[in-house]
Parts: sequence; structure tokens; C-alpha cells
Amino acid sequence: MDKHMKIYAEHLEDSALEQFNSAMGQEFAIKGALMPDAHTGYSLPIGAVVASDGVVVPAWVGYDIGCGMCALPTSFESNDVTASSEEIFKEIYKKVPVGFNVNQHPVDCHLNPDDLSQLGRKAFEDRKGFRALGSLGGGNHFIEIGKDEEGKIWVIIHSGSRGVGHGIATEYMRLASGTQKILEGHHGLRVDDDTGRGYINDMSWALEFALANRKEMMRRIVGAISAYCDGEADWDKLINRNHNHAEEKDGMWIHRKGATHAEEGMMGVIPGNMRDGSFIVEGKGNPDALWSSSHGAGRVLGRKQAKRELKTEDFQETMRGITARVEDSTLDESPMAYKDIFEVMRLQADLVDVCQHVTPIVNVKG
DNA sequence: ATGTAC
Repeated sequence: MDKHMKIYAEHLEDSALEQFNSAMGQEFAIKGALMPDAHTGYSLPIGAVVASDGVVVPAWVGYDIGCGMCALPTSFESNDVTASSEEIFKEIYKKVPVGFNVNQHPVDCHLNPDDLSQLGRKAFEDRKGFRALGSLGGGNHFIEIGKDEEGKIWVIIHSGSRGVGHGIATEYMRLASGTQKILEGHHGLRVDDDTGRGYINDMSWALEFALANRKEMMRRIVGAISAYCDGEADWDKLINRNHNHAEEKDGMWIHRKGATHAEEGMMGVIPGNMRDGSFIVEGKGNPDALWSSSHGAGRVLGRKQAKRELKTEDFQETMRGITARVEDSTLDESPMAYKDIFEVMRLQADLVDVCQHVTPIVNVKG
């Protein structure tokens, strides 16, 4: 069967290609693409986009539904931010829970948990409800304050839907597979039956929760910077882009697992690494790439491998001048654990235009 | 990525 598939990755692991081919072998898979940062995941590689007919596959969206980026331009002076970077860094850790931490009390939110299915509602209650709103999480989630080529200060966040999205993903992956082996295979839900509709409803709610989460953090971070610098955020220019979601387009269900939505003219944010910062991009709406781009640089070293093979001294050396946690515990996030972001950006010149390159001043991690 | 089990 000739299905439309395009691979933008230059060096691809065999196991990632096998996962992609296996997914594309499903009868409901219509069209697929692998972004330049693609690497092995479970079920579907990270950096894959697959369009399906009449079916949604929870494992193709993954655990962190709504994981994505926000970028907010501001009028803070870069000299002020640099001069107060240590204070701002500490203030953010005071205001934003990181890692497994959440707020002591629930945070006000316009979202209504009654809009979730019974299953989604239970995941929400079990996973700390609105206490999780405005919390960063762990792994590769981060907060970055940086300046672009014109000296403008941006606040950039990578975070997701925290526990609630994870709970929703887990429960629907279990229902779809019909077994406890939820990470194997490509189990779909019909979009027109109750379970499929339930997944789409709850996934959509989790996307909104993830955005509300990033916005709440943005408010706290802008507050932290404002304690030391004059200026304000340009909220009308906030960019929000998911890289783990499924959306309907032209009668297809497009699954993005670690791939940024990049319609023509759509603004996006592609993070590189702790040292090289992030790119503000504008989508080209390339249909071969299923209207997508990469969601980052992509790993070259697994987390364990990075901690084994890299040296903390080298990490500290390369991060000089940036206020960040640079230590043994964050060594798996070293720039050396990722592909060269500049090369990845070159490989997707037909997918996005680069508008700005934001280089880090402060980086906050879980 | 998350939070559970060791």
C-alpha cells in the first residue's frame, strides 16, 4: 500500500523507523511524517505525526497531553534582567512549584471539571485538581528568560497538563488496548463511539488545562521579574503551541507526538537546549509535514546514558554566563545530550521560518 | 512525564 510518508530526520534510529512503519501499517493510518528531531518512544516515535481515518489512538498522543510551549514578549530591559538574574531565578523557585510539587491551595481557573467524563473527572480529583495549576513538572520541562536578536526579553515555558492529562491518557490507553499492556501496539478508539468521544472530550479539556497551567506560571514569572525590573508583558502577543495532541483537519485525525503544529502563518516556539535557547517560528503549512515542525532538538543520549557519559565540569563550562541549575542532577539536560539545534532548524527550512532566536539569561528546571 | 514502590 502506498501511503504518503515523509521523513525529515537525517539520522534516524532503526527502532524509531520500525515504530513509525508499524504505526503506518495500521489500516486506519492515512498519512505520516517524521520530524527532524524524531527518536524512539513507545508505540509511536517522539517527533512523529500520523493522520488517521475515523480513529484516535491515545498512545499516539502520549502521556503528557497538551505538553507544549508558551512564549511571551516583554518590555523589560535585558541589562536589568541580567543584573538581577540570580534574584529573579530564586524568586521564580519561590513562586512556581517544580518537580512533583504543587500549590498548597487550589488556584482559580475558568475551566469546569464537570465538563470531563466520569473517568476524566476521577483523574482530575485523584491528581490534585487545581492545586497543580501553575506548576512546572519535571524532566525536560523548563522556564527560560532570554533575549532575542533585537534585545527584547521573552519568557518561555515548556510544560504540560501535569497529573490530570497523565491520568486521562493512562485510563484511555488502558481502555483502547483492552489489556494492561498499554504501551504495546497501536490501539485506537472510534471517534463516533462513546469511548472515542470521551477521549476527545477529555483530551481537549487537558489541552485547555495545559494552557491555563502555562498562563498561571507566566503571571507568576512576570511578577518575579517585576520585583526587580521595570517593564511589562505584551499579553496580546502570547504564543501557545501544543506538541502532544490530536486534532481534526480535512476529515482526518492528526496525531502529533512531540511535533509542533505549524499551519501557514501560525506562530510557534521550538526549544533547543539550556545553552542555545529557543526559536520563535512562523509555520509554512507544509502538507508533506502534515502542517507540523519539530518540537525541539531531539535527544542523542538517553537520560541514563547522558548521566553516565557526560561530565558535570563540561556542562558547567558550556553554561557559563547563564543563571541555571547546572549540577549532577540536571546533567541529563546538558546541551551535549541533544542534537545540534541549528542543524535541526536547517532540516526544517521548508516547514517553518525562524522569526527570532532567544538566547537564555535565566533557566529554571524541576 | 508522572508519582509509586522499593
